[in-house]
Amino acid sequence: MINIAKVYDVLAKEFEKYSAPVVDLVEAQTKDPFKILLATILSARTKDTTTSEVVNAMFEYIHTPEDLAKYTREEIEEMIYPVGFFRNKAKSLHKLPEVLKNKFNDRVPEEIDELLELPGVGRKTANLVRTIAFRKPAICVDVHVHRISNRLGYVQTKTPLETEMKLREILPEKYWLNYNSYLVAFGQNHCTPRNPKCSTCPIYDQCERVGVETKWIDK
DNA sequence: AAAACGGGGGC
DNA sequence: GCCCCAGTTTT
Repeated sequence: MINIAKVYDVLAKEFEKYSAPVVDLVEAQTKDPFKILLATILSARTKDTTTSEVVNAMFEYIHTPEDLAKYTREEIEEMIYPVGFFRNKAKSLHKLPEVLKNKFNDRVPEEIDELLELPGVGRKTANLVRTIAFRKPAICVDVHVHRISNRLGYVQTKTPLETEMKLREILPEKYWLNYNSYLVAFGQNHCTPRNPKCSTCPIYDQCERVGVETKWIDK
């Protein structure tokens, strides 16, 4: 049986050796929920260093939804070009001020269901904004959390949403705030998609699936 | 359920 | 050159 508390403690201790990319990125630059929202949307499937450069440049000119609304979709594309999926993200960002204004009175909402109404925001981003901007407990399941939770044997799930719901059941809420960061850092440094570094794994003795074929998870 | 979207950085 | 990146939207 997995001891989640123990795993958490070990990873927490290891954590100083790692970094929590997006959290560090936005917290170093702003506490403004709107800017955090922008940075978080742009960070999807994108290296944090790339996101950081783009976001820094944007924050020179854009501080509010009104500022963002002044730009055309093409101008936004040009602005965010180095991040991946820039056309999709520009489309979302271009529409964002309108939705914030019409539905949320120009404020970034705090509830998951509300955040999900924003363009470019899916479950992972909604949860991430909630934790970073509002310090509310949330579980955001990205590829790392999904993969590792299955590899360790916490869950046996097909979709990230299933993983999120299962973790919501079995993971005590007091761990939610930092758990994602720890698991992501762990996923980048040890429990990698291919060829995980099991020989130097800090929670080797807590893993039920060492050496088990994981292609069914990793895809 | 699957496809489309993507440039940048690491090795 | 190949692999991966704290996914979302559209078919």
